[in-house]
Amino acid sequence: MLTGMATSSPTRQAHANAELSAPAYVVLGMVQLGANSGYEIKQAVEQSIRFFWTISQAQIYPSLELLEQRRLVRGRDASRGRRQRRTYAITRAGERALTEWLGRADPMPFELRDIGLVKLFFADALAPEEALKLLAAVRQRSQERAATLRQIAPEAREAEHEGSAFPLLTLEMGVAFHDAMVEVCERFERRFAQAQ
Amino acid sequence: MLTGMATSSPTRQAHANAELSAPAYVVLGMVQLGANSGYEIKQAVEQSIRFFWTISQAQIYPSLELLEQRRLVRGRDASRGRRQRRTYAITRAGERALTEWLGRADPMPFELRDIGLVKLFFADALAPEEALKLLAAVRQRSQERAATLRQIAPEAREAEHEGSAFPLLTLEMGVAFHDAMVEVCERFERRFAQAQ
DNA sequence: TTCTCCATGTAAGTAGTTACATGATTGG
DNA sequence: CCAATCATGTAACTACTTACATGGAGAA
Repeated sequence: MLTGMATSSPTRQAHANAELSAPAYVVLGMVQLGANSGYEIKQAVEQSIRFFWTISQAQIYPSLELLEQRRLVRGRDASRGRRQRRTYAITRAGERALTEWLGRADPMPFELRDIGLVKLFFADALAPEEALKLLAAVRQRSQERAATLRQIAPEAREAEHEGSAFPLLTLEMGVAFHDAMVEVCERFERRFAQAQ
Repeated sequence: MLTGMATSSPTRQAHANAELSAPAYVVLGMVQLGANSGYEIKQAVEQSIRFFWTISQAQIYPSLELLEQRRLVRGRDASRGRRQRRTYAITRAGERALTEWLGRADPMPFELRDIGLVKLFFADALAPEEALKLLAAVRQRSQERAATLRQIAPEAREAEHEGSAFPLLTLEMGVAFHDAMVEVCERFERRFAQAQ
């Protein structure tokens, strides 16, 4: 399971050839998909992968700088008048680095951090009505999330016809597992109602 | 105690009545469920909620100290000979604080951070065989996770008969959504195989 | 004019981890 | 006696966020 990793103790980003961090690859990936500026990258993340990955603006700009230093993206000034702006395009080396990372079989931890489920776990401490309320709240949250995702689906389906099949996959993944959570909630809500 | 100065913004935990952090409530919850020592709390987390919440040992001991200061748990020395040990029990005030938190209708962000899905999102950049490998890896990961969870299920079902129904719910939640992810992966793997 | 969007930069702070240090007890 | 487990404490670090600062451009 856990990889032995390399010989040394490589502090991340310690030197020029150190492994890029996951957020840096995310930025690289977004540039590859056509996001030009830091601002656009932030928007692209919010519109597409925010469901399973977030990144703050404060991370994006330093990442772009690093990627440019390594020549994985090429940056150019695109200021209009006095309004500062810098656009980026992926390089050959950048494409190689991205696909190498995508193909690499390293551990992919599934990191979920959900207060909702934590609360449910402890919910035996609650009075039945209160527990039912909590259950309903968790169900609603997933219903809303699934509904939001379904709204974006047409866009993703269009993209599929233009050769981008995987964004639709990740979107359907989100829909599927929120639907699954809703089902489990409903099952328990029924059980619970009967028990009363 | 701590300065802060009444004027400024309330940094978390700045004074005695500041809101507890989520990890502190998790520790409190585990004490309520019968985990006695810091060590046992860590184990309980690993055995029960690690799929949607983790906590490091280094966080637990300071949390216990804080909870004791606030009289939400009562600590007593339980050293055996020279081996230091401190056990904790929840107080009335602690139980109230816990149920108040559980019942509170505050936002419950669903925080997922998954490199696997990120890689899939970008997978159109890969050659078809490579993309299929990635898809299979993500599928396997969920299959393994679901299998592990099913192994723990009998335990949770026993607990259910003893009045703890909710741990089973959260466990079934985990099974359900990993099963859902597996299904989506399989659907796309078939589609993909046909397209070749 | 004023609001919203475009666009970047950065200081300060929060939340959390890893890794190390210490040492007792139990079971084979 | 040796390995595994029990048990706590903490310094150093990483990763990341929030909040603030700055200002142009376009639209109403």
